Amino acid sequence: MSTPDGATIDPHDVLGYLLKHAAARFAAVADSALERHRIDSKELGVLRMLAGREGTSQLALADALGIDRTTMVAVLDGLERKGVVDRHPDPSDRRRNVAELTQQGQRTYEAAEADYLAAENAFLSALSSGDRAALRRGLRTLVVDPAGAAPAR
Amino acid sequence: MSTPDGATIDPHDVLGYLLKHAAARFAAVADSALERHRIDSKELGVLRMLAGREGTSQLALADALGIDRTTMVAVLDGLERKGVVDRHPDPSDRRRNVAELTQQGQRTYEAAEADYLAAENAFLSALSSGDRAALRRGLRTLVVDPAGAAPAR
DNA sequence: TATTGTTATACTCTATAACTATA
DNA sequence: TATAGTTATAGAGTATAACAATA
Repeated sequence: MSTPDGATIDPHDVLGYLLKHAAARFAAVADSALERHRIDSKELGVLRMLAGREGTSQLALADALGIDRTTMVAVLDGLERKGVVDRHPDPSDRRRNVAELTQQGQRTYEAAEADYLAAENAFLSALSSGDRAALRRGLRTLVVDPAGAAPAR
Repeated sequence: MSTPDGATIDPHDVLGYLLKHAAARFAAVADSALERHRIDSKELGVLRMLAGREGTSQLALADALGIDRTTMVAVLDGLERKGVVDRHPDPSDRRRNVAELTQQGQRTYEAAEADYLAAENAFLSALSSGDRAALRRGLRTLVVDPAGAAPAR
């Protein structure tokens, strides 16, 4: 027997394995759906933050997306090189660099977001609509209110 | 307006963000629960594969856990150093190295698995039992049968 | 002094390529 | 020739430390 009560645990049915592999698989699906827009999931996350906003400092972007500000520098470098994001100092606090979508960036965001949402739907298509809702609700709770959890960063 | 239909998408409510952060948060919780056994989640995965089995080749272990065989070498090196795993060549095919739990490894596995399962329960405690079941069922479906998905590796 | 962006550096994780031994 | 394990190496991704500009 392998556990104290004699039960054997299926290594593919533990929460950690399921979450990790579901996340990895969806990341692959999403990145492949975004390929034709020449951006990846992380870059879409930045465009999404910028869409419908006046302009956001690099630090605010980094904090909101849960990544380091030094990482954000490289992400924005890439997006600026692609012509979808524009950076300029905040006149009211010149330490801040404000990022915003260019016109092309707005178009890229809209098209990429549509493909991303389609990829979400396709990925979830094997689930009943009830399970789909419960999955999203459950994940939202786990991420927002992680019982007994240290924050992920 | 930020999307074609004018809706704004909450960056914290997209599937990719939710899956990635739920996985990261649980990994932190699980690793912290396993600390006192001096193993991490990946190592527990190996012990779990070995528990209740006759002996498993390194390649079979690697394939089953979805990691590379070169990575498995290092993982088993660590587990052997800790005295929880034993390696010896398979007499019927001396290319194969068979891994199995030591007596201490069996004890470590049982204790660590109990703490891991407790961490799972604590992590999910904010969810209703219906949502908990739906979450697990949904994840299982997504990982086993990823609609329109390229395998994660 | 503290904050923001930046750069250089280091670290973790994992995969690829090449080698040895066995089949 | 092909397979299993090993080693050395490289790459992606990310974080830490230090610095310049600004507050």
